[in-house]
Amino acid sequence: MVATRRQVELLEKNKPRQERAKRTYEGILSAAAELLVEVGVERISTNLIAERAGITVPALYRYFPNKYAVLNALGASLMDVQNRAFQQWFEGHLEQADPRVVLDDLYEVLRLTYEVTRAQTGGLEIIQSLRAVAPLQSLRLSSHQLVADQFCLMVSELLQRPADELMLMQARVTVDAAYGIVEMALEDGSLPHQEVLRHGAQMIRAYWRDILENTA
Amino acid sequence: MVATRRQVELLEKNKPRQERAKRTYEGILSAAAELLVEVGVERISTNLIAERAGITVPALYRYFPNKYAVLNALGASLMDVQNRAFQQWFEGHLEQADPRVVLDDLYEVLRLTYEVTRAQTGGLEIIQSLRAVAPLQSLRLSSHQLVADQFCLMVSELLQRPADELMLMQARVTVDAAYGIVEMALEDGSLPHQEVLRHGAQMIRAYWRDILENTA
DNA sequence: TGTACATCAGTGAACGCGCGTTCACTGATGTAC
DNA sequence: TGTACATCAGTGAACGCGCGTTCACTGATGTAC
Repeated sequence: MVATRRQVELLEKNKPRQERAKRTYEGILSAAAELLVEVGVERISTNLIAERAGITVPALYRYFPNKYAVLNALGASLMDVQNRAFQQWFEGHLEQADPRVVLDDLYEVLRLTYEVTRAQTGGLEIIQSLRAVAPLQSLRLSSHQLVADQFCLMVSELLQRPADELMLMQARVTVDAAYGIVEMALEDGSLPHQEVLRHGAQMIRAYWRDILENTA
Repeated sequence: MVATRRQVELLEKNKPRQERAKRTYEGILSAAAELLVEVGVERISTNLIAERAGITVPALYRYFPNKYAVLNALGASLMDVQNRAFQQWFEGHLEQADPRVVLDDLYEVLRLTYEVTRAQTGGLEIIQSLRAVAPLQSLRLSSHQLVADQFCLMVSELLQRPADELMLMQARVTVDAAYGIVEMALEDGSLPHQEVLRHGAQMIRAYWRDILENTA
């Protein structure tokens, strides 16, 4: 009678092949995103999602084995959007030679990440679900690690220094702090989000100036 | 047929008066904490909690109107523990005159907060639930705001400068960043938590040095 | 170009189960006299 | 110190409901000839 955190299948079943099926599939995802906002992770269900998407439950089961798989797809999509936002900023600075110029543009990554997350229906709620639902946690963590690795690469080239363990850790802490700041700006509606992002950027900038000075 | 985020009652009903009742009440809270770890917020239920606590469901309903109230009590207790940890560190620096000494001790607050959260059964899971479950969010946000206000007061005295809006914002961003770092250290078991906390402290320190320099 | 057919997509109905919630109740505890 | 009684604490049984999941099925789509 011991309740244990059971293994859940997150893989999708049939991929939609026909046009109609693709619409259904997308419909499921947007219905789920809406419901995440309206009822929350604790009360979302396959029944509710199917009803909102205007299909019957077995139709949903054609594509997803359970609600965790739906949330997983939603989360993967958001992580992808966020990664792409970073990628975009990142590539805009590939030619850049001066670290200080890059540091001065940190606010821009935060703003970009904030915007793309806000633009996605249920963006914040998806992130919070990835945090709170155990089977989904690795999705967010490995995404952060990925971005951190890219950031580390960028720093390594900028500073002309090898990407050692220390630098990897600094990059990871930076990335997590950055996403944390964005989340904060989205979570607390009573705070001026621009200011939050500005100060967040300032904090990260100060951190890296500190690193630059002490290793120059 | 529109599903809406309904208002939920979070207030506890009867307070336990007799000794036996207090044990039952505490039993409910620790059962809930255990289950939060084992099955997660999305699957925790009053039935499950009562079974684990070794009581019948109506006994639980004597004290809590629903599972949200249980989570709320659990969250309030953890926020309290975290606030007290900060308070303790804070009071240890009241006599301190030099801001730089305080800044050099930032790692200590992070470590302390990390430790008290880790010590609480389901500490991390409780925080994540506070984030993900809408009716509970204000608990965490107002707790952070409270700590930020205290921190701002501390800074204001240290710097002999009035606690204006800017300083309040800086304090709030600092507090959220700090809790974010602690959460990160707890979430990703693959990272060396001490290092994460060290770098987090370094980031916050750099941020405040930057502030001190630019307003001196 | 038309149509027969294979495959893909979605339905209706059914199931057992755990959920939240309430009731009238029995039993335990504490205290007034 | 004993006991009667008020109040507090917890039970057993019951309810309707939404959940996840599966089945044999009908209908839609695309394509080979």
